[in-house]
Order: sequence, then C-alpha cells, then structure tokens
Amino acid sequence: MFSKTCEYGLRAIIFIAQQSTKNTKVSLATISDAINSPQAFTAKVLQQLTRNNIVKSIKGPYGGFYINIDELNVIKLSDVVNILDGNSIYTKCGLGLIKCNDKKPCPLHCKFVEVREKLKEMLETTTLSTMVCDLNSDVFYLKR
Amino acid sequence: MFSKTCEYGLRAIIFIAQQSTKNTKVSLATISDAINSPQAFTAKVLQQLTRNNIVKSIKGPYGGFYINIDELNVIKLSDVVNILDGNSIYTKCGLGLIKCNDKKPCPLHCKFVEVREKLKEMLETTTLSTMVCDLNSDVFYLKR
DNA sequence: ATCAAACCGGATATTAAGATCCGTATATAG
DNA sequence: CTATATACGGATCTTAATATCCGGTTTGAT
Repeated sequence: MFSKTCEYGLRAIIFIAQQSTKNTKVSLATISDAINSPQAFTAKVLQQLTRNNIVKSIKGPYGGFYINIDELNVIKLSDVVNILDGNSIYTKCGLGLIKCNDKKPCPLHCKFVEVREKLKEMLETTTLSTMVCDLNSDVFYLKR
Repeated sequence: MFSKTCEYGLRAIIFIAQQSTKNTKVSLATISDAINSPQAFTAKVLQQLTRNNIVKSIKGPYGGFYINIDELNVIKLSDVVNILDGNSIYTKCGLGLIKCNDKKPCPLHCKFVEVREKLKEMLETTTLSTMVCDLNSDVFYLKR
C-alpha cells in the first residue's frame, strides 16, 4: 500500500508527536529504536519531513526532532503520505492504466474509486492528535 | 496498490475472458497489444495463470489463451490477485508492522482494516463475467 | 576553546521488481 | 516431412526502491 519510506515516516511522526506532548525532543537513534526502523534510512525520511515543515529539528547536543503541540491536531496523515509518496495512491488506476478516469474508465474503475476514496478520507480525517491519543492508551504499538 | 505483474495479469485475463465469450483464442501478441503491456513480461504472467489453471493455453499455430465460458462467473478477481501478489494486500499493516493485529494493533489498525476489507470484498465479489459485461458495453477501456 | 552530541547531505551499495533475450517444445497447415 | 506459429522456461539485463557510509555542520556543556 505505502512505500517503506512512507511507513517509516508515519511511524516516526506518530512517535515524535507522542513525545512532543510531553515536551520531549527525540533523537534519530531514539526514534529508529522506538519504531524499529533502519537508522540511516529513517534519517533521510525525517529530512524530507523537516524540509516540508512537518517536524522541526534542532542540531547539536540535547537537540532532536519535535512537533509544535498546537500543530498536532492540524497535521493529518494525508500530509505525510503526500510528501513521501505523492498523490498516486489517490489517483492511480487499479489496473495500471495511465489515463483511466470517469470519462474513460477501466472496467474496475467505479468500484476501485470507492476504495481509493475510503482510504483518502481516512488519511485526511486522521490527525496526529488522534494517533497520540490512541498510542497513550497503551493498547497500541509502533514496533514489530 | 497492485504490482505491475498483477496489473498486467488482471488486464490480460479480462481481455481473454471477453474474447472467450466469442469463442476466440488469443495469442500473446494480441493480448499484449490489446492491453498495452510488454510482451515478454506478460508471457511470464500468463504462465503463472495457466499453471494455476485460471487460463488454458494451446501451443502451435492457431493456439493461444482462453478461458472456459462456464468458469467466467466462477473466477473472481481475488483469485488472480492471490496468485500473482499473494494475500499481503489483505493482511499487511498500513504502517508496515510485522505482527500488527486485533490483539496488538498499531494506532491506525482499526481504520485501516476497514479499507482493506472494502478492497477485499470488492475483489471477492467481482467475477470475470461482470468485467466482460462492462467491457462489451464499449464505455470501458483496457489500454492507456 | 574544545569536545561531543546531534542533524545534514552527497555518494555508494544492495535488493527486488520489472523487463528482455533466446533457445526449446509443441502443434498445425500444406 | 517441413516450415511456421505459437507457448514455455531458463538466463540475464535494467531500474527503482531500499539501505548504508562517511564526511560536514551546528550547537550546547564544560
């Protein structure tokens, strides 16, 4: 469904969001450990997210990644997915046709659009606040 | 969503199904032309589908691929997807966790399952007959 | 001022998906 | 019987995603 880049990105940002509610910055090492992802690769992903102002980063000792608390209920999962995987997941034809659309649909088009829309709606209505709330309940996991 | 292998496989099988309703066998060249896919690669995909008895093949001049008419409303898109992409699309965690499930869910689990299930249901309730019917209406396309 | 902890970014390596090549087997027409 | 049209299958090539490496930069503590 999502690329590895996007999976790591989502896990990372959810973890950072959670820690940010406790006013805690987290280092790359801490993140990749918490979400069980390759460190160097995760660094690349986080760089993309910082360049796009989803997360903030501070260099040097006691630095790390964080998200402004007041942005937690503004940032949606779709923002992250868009940055890391683009919008192809919402637009791509199920059968791989380049120009499949409502005017010139593939035979699967109608039904496939429903699934795409459901996915899109889910990502666009889920904010980091929601995710953090779930995570703090201790019934949810970010690794393994 | 699906691999290229699966996309080509679905397009191919829908085309073969349509032609089979006219009692026409189709050659590899005809198929890859009709669905706009790389010929050699499509051959590999079709081999997988013939080994799994989804399509029948006959070698030699006037040979080609076809599907028994009475199987058209038995074969579901999910059969093709399962053979070519496995079941990961129905089971894989949205955040890429290996052991995400109802007991140990990731924060996205509940919502993601809904999307997965919708996709699964669509594939399992769509038969080749349905696709052929659509295709013959001349409003649907299998290339570009 | 120095050192160490952290992020940054270019370069490279690895892997799997995607795609092609080519010889082989089979079957039909003439 | 021969030539041709077709599918089959092993081997190889290409490309993009995934992953790692390493030197550079920033910043805080002492």
